[in-house]
Amino acid sequence: MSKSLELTPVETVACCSPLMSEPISTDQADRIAPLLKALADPVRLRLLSLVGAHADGEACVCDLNDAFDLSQPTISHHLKVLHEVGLLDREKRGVWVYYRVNAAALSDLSGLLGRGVR
Amino acid sequence: MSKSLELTPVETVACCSPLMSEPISTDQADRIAPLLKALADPVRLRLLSLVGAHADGEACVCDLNDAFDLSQPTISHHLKVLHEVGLLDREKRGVWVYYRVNAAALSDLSGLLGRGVR
DNA sequence: TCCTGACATCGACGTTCATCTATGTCAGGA
DNA sequence: TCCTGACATAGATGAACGTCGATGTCAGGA
Repeated sequence: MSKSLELTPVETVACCSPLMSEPISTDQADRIAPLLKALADPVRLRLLSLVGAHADGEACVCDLNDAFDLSQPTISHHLKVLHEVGLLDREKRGVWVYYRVNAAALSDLSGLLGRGVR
Repeated sequence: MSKSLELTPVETVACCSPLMSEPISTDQADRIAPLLKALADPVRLRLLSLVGAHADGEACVCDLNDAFDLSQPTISHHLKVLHEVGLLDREKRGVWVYYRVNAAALSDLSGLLGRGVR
């Protein structure tokens, strides 16, 4: 299929991935997998996207609940998962709780899969 | 915490993520999650890395089996998962089966999380 | 033609996960 | 001081997942 001499742009990007440059260790894999697992759920993907795209970069739980046909404890559970792996930061202000995307963590993940921007 | 006016390099990258630029749809989340789920396993992460970093960009199953303390059917199962979501291409030559990383798929994922290269 | 070796499929088993209802905690207002 | 509303925690349940041993398929060599 591929000419093995010329690379498409998409191949050029992917070839620079740390994941492709050399085999990762078992320890590395064990540390990375939980991050990806936290992301590997449609609800959590939308939660992260909702928080990240929200005005001021933060969102109140009350706003997030309304975006899903799921119970409040379920949303709370998913937010906790994202918070525990470090993808979401949590801050309580009065009665409300605000979540914010941890840009560094997300960027690290992206750099791992794609080009080594870091 | 953050000054909200100045961005660290890492925030600059992450802010351009398609995931952060606007809320993704339920359909998008449903399509992306299986890809991430396929990746969200230490064994499959190492498999992908082993194949991608292998000479000629492809690896025989027999090579991969030796890298793990797992049964041959288990490795075969994980390779199937990665193949089914399109992250690995499969080619049988004689008695041996060779796997190859689908650079486009991996790049798409990276672009989704990080900067919008694409 | 039969045997061996490479890889996939099958069926089973224990664990993890997503979701729910019920309940707890705690801040702010009446 | 009590009530309400926002959010978290606890416990239960069914589905999905990772792993295994046993078995199937099939190409190549003797």
